Amino acid sequence: MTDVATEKPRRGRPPVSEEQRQRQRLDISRHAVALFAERGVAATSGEQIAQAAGVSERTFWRYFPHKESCVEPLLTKMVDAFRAVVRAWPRELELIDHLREAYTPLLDAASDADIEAVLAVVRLTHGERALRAAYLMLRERAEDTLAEVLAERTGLPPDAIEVRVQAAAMSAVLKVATDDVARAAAGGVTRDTLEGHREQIAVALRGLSQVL
Amino acid sequence: MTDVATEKPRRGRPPVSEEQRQRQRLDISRHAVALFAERGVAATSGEQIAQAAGVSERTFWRYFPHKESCVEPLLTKMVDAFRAVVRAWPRELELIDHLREAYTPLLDAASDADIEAVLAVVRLTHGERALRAAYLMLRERAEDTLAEVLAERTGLPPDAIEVRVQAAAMSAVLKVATDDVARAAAGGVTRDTLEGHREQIAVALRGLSQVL
DNA sequence: TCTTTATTGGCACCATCTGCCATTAAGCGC
DNA sequence: GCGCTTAATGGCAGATGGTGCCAATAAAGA
Repeated sequence: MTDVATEKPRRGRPPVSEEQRQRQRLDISRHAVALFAERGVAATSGEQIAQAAGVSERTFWRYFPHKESCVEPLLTKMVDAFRAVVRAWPRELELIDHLREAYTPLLDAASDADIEAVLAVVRLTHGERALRAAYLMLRERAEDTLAEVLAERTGLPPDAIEVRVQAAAMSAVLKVATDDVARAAAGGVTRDTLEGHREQIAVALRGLSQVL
Repeated sequence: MTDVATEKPRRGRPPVSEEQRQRQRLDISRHAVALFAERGVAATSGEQIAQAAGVSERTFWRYFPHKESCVEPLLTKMVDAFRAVVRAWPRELELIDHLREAYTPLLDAASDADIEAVLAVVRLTHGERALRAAYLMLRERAEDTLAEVLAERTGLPPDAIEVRVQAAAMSAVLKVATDDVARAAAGGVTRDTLEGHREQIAVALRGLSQVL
């Protein structure tokens, strides 16, 4: 039955691939962030972003429902790196040890310019209300992934309160550590800065267990 | 020298007291939330809120810089209750025990109608992007208070990473528990619902210590 | 009452975002 | 190449969000 639905005669212009679309979004994102950093979010109009990215304002608004969401494609690079490593967390390892082994915060699959841009955005989220909001919403979406992983690990349902709390706590750890590394990288990123990030997370995780 | 500054000749109409201003904000907040719940945030214009609250649109925008921030005065009632109880956390007690003794989630100083309204807002924050963002921002502000308390307790500076992580984690606990109680109270709040909230937090806190 | 200062309301204005429609681009069969 | 079909784009009008500016009013003290 689903076969029938899958069997599509496919006529006319095909829709662009999802990757293509993401690439386009990322491209616009880069231009937007550059402008945000240069003169602030409020002082950057959608029209200007569109012009910088070489599309019409109308299609710009089609790619991004709100101006602030321009930062998403870049910011997810950060969060996704963490998501991926958590997904690969082997059952027999402590989280700290796993992170030390496997977490390379952004180093994979991101150009140096993008790394700088991501950290710049994180810095911008302090002071720019709208960006902070977008940042927090994005983190919350990522929390669900963490919850899934934790649920599978503990055997509890993903909406169990213990699972969600742990996911939220881990997300908080990443948030604090990320804010720190972004601040530390204010004057240029070095490989050491990112290595330090991993260490920060370890420290933060240890701090977590002392809550009582 | 500060005396000179303090010594004010006081002429002309005096500014309204801060409490007065807060009361006004809260009043508008109630109207706004009623409209949000009834027909959604997007379908409620600033003009309508202003009209419902009996002020001009212009002064409405003076009280609330963004439409979403209308929910703040009500939502802070929830967060503030937690802040207050954490501030009063005696050194010799475990947090869980202190909460069991001293946390009465909203029951003090809030009318039944307001309690309903607060929980309604929390429910609205799922599904209403803008409200969720406002909610998360508000929580983050409250995190600073938690950090202060924890800093004093541990003797660490309030911006130490361990302190901020613990504050963020506690904030996460409250968030998850609050979302739960709001869902549970969907069909009317009872005293038991709120008592249950306290128990939820205890469970969540215990879940937190198992993060590894 | 007159003076002084704080709040309010009215109005003009730019920015954000949406709906609608014409235009263009990209595939496919011929 | 030419049509045919569908997807993406751009342009334009319009509602809403939100701000700056100024006049009007309200609340004090002299």
